[in-house]
Formats: sequence, C-alpha cells, structure tokens
Amino acid sequence: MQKKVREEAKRKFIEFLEKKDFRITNQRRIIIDTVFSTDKHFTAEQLLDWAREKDKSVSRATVYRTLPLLTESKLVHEMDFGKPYKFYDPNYSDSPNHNHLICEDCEKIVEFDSDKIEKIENEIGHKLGFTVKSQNLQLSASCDVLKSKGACDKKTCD
Amino acid sequence: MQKKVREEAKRKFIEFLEKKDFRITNQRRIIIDTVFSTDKHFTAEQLLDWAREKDKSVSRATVYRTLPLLTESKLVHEMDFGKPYKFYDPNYSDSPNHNHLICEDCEKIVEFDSDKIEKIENEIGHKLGFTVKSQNLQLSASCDVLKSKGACDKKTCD
DNA sequence: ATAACTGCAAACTGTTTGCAAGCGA
DNA sequence: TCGCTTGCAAACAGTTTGCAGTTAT
Repeated sequence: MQKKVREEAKRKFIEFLEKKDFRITNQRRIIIDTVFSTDKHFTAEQLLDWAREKDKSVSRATVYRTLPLLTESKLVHEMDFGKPYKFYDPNYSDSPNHNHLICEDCEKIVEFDSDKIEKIENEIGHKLGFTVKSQNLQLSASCDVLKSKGACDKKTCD
Repeated sequence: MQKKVREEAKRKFIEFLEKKDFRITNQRRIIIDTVFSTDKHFTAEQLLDWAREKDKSVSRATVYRTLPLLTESKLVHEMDFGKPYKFYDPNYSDSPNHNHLICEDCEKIVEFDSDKIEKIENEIGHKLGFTVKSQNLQLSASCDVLKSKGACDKKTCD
C-alpha cells in the first residue's frame, strides 16, 4: 500500500518552507511524506488518518495548519465540490491543466484535461475586466457503469 | 429599494409547493417575495436579513428549511465558491446557460454566458462514462478596475 | 537560547434538527 | 381538527485558535 514518496515534490515543498524560514519538524515531515506518496485526492480528515498510521503523534491541528502551506506552495490544489469539506489534489503541480469531475453518489473524483476550457475561461475573465486567479470547474455527475449495476455509494465504489 | 416581485417565478414556486402538498405559510410567502424581488446573488444570512426587514417573525431555521425547496424547484441555483457559505442565484431559471465569476476581494459576482463551456463539459462527462448532473464553473478573480483604484473590499465595492 | 511549533481542548461558523407550540387546509 | 410548519435553542461538522509545553535551529 505504501507508495514511494515523490521526492521531487517533497524537495520543492521543503525548499518552500526553508525560503519562508519555517521549520522542518517531524510532524511536517510525516504529513509531507504522506501527501506525496499518494496520487489520490483526499480530505483533511483522510490525511490525518493516513499520517497517523505512520505516527500517532500527528494532530488534527497540525494537519489543518499544514494544508494552507501546501496549497500556498502550489504543490497541492484545493478543491471545493459543494460538500461541507474540501478535497486536496497532490498531483496538481505535475499537470496544472486539468479539472475534476466528482460522482454525486460515491464521491469518486476523475481528472480530465481541459486546455480548451482553460483558454475560454481566461478569455471570459479578461472580457469582463477581471484577472482570473483560480479556475475550478465543478462537474457533478453519476457513474454510468455503476448506476447500471444498481449501486454506487461510498462503500461499493472504491 | 423594494423591487417588483417577479410574479412568474413566484407562481411557479407556489405551484411547486402545491404539487408537493406543502403549505403556503406566511413565512414562506415572505421568503419567496424576498427572493423573487431581487436580481442579486445572496447568502442564507442575507436572505434572512432581507426577509426580516419585511417581517421580523421569519426565523433562520425557516430560511434554511426553505432554501432546499427553492433549489429543488430549479428556480434558484445554489453556488459554491469555496467560501464557507453558499451563494444563491434567483434568476438562474431565466437563463440557465450562464456561469459565475467571483471577485476574491469584494465577493462581487458577475454572470457570463457559457454555451461553449457547457457543451465541452457534457462531452467530457460522456467520454468519461458519467452523466453530468450539474455544472459549476468557479472562477475566482480580482477586479482590474478596482485593483487600479487601489482598493476592492466588501465595503468599497458594492 | 529562543522563537517557531506542537497537541489539546475550547471556540467558531455555517447549517441542521428535536421539540413543543402555532396555524393552514 | 389534524398534521405540516414554525421559532427556539441545542446539536452538529468542519475548521480555527489560545495556550502552555516542546523542539528545531
């Protein structure tokens, strides 16, 4: 289950912390290793669980205090699908031109390229007199395949 | 300040309630009148304030219980811009092919047409094996004009 | 040494809900 | 009348924060 840490991203984040004179603490190291050893999208709570599997000393507060640093560094992307909690994408920096689609029922998240949309979005922003800072295309859908199987919830669909 | 109620939408919503055997109470009437006499996007709290200006007896609970009915009827559209609260659009049914752009600083919301994007979105959903249920394009941006004025916050920008 | 960082638990914010009273059909 | 609806306040969920103790530099 334990995947190899993506050293590139990890290194960039540590550089980011050093540049800000932030300390590389044990807890931060564990959280970083956790984030950059998965390709899955996750919530704050999931990250906490995963990190605690490695070291029980990691607290919820530290996870919540580290997430803004990760997003600020642009190495992790924050996404809001209208659910009461946010999702985080640990591979956004590798391919920033993608968007996400979430299944209404099982919350499975699928990535897709969207150069076309990206361009249109910037055009629109410009026409309206805005500088677009972040784009987030929120598609809610239901899985066709799973729907045909008759079930598609968090338990059956993972 | 008090705009004319958009009778068309109001009538449709009352029909919606009747079809479901829901009652047309005084509080609901006030909330409906409030929603359909503005073109502005609003939050639950704003709606409560506006409704209370008409009748102090309207409670927060009733507003929160009425909003899902309004969105279910498709006469009001719920939007999530990554803020901790949701926004509602009371003219969505008039022109369902538009999306929104929000200013990061002052939270001003601007609408724009997006037939092109709409099509691409459906294509994408289909390719991936999903039936797209709702689309929400979330553009965060900053106002160019106001930025040049040096300020753009909730107070100065309304 | 000392300032940043941590865990804990309490606080906060937006939203939901149980309940007894109120009111529309 | 009957049961849907209401206001109230308490409960909730996710997130943030104050504080006293800990730790990286």
